[in-house]
Amino acid sequence: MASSAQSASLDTAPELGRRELNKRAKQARIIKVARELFSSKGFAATTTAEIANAADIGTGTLFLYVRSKEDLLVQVFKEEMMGTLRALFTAASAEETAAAQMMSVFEGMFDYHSRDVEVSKVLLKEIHIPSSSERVTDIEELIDAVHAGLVKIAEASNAFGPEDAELTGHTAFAIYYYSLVSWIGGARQREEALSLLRAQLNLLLGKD
Amino acid sequence: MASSAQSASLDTAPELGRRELNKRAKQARIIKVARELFSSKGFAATTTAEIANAADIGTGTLFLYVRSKEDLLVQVFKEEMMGTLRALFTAASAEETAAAQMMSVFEGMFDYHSRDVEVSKVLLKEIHIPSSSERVTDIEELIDAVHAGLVKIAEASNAFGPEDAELTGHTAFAIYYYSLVSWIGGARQREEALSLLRAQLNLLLGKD
DNA sequence: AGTCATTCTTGACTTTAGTCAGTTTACGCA
DNA sequence: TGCGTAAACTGACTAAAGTCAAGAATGACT
Repeated sequence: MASSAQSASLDTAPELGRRELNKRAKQARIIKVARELFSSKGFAATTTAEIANAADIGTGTLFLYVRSKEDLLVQVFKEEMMGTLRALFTAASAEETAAAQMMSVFEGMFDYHSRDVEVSKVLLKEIHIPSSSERVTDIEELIDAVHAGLVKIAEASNAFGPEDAELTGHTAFAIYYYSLVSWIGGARQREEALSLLRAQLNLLLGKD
Repeated sequence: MASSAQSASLDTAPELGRRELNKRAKQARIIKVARELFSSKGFAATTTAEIANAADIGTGTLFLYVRSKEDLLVQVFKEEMMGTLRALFTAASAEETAAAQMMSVFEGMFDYHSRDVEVSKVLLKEIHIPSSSERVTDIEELIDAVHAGLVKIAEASNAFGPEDAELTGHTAFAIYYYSLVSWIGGARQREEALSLLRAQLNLLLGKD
């Protein structure tokens, strides 16, 4: 919070001493190393001690940067998910109907989660009901990204007033969310979940 | 599975030796004791050792009856939730519109979960994405109970064909589920979540 | 350069869920 | 009643997440 001019940098000049520099480097190393380990060995099989070791920090230090192992998982995959989401919404605008646009995003996210179902299980549990209230902000960002995109699609379809577009976006999100969870949770096969999702979406949006 | 006449009981005569009897008694004790401890001390603060101790069994024995602590939680609350659900659906039939019927069930479930939010957090995480595939059946039963009830309400409202009633029931469930989670997960206040749920439901069912 | 306060780091430690090799108990049968 | 077998039980043990009191690094001020 404190700030006094010291060495005016270019444009991003939030004054960085050795301390801050080290912290950032550590944070980055943790995320990098954790992603690698989670991907190669799986979430459960990776111990926090291993991560700390690979990141060249003490086992206790890890928990200064991370509330819990699950929290770390969210930090690791949040950026990637946001990026995927943005790309999918951009690509989706090529589709004709609102339903098709939404479905193309949803299918894209299903593909994303196919990459590593074990990780997504934990990730969804944590996104759902965060253990550490600290991560709530990150998670809201993610959810808002999806939600805002859906509302925009609903609005653009001109089938709804602005009020109803908002609600329809919400509903589409809820449908998607439950489909995703029922697949990842093992209650339904991937294709089953997707075709149910498609049917519900068509019902919701009218199958113009 | 095996069965040879031994001591023909009244009507429920699935042949029960000392072994089976003991097992059942233990199972019952575990559930009873666990519910008491979870309710009085909270889920996290109750150790499995305490539960085993209070149930008069060894710490290892507990895990012959239960896959994990979370699994135990589901076993403990499943019956209670099923009962609540049945009662709520019965009571709901007094309401006029389909939307009102559904809302009265949903509000009832919100009330149920208000009782102990910490427990519901863990419970929902587990219901969502079960850690032990063993519990999947129990969980399906729960979800089916809600789902079937909703479909029946949708059908009775005569606003849909049987196909659409099914889908509408699904959608109503998804909306409910996401509302519940966003409240329990801390993203929304209870009343906020409920009024959003109400609005979405009215949009879905038409606000006759 | 020296001193001090603050912030960051550390790994030994605690706590707890869950496992497993060895033991006890119930049961069918002679 | 005694015996062999299978099922059920047990608690000492393991593994791993997360804590914390003690110590090191950093920077501010003189």
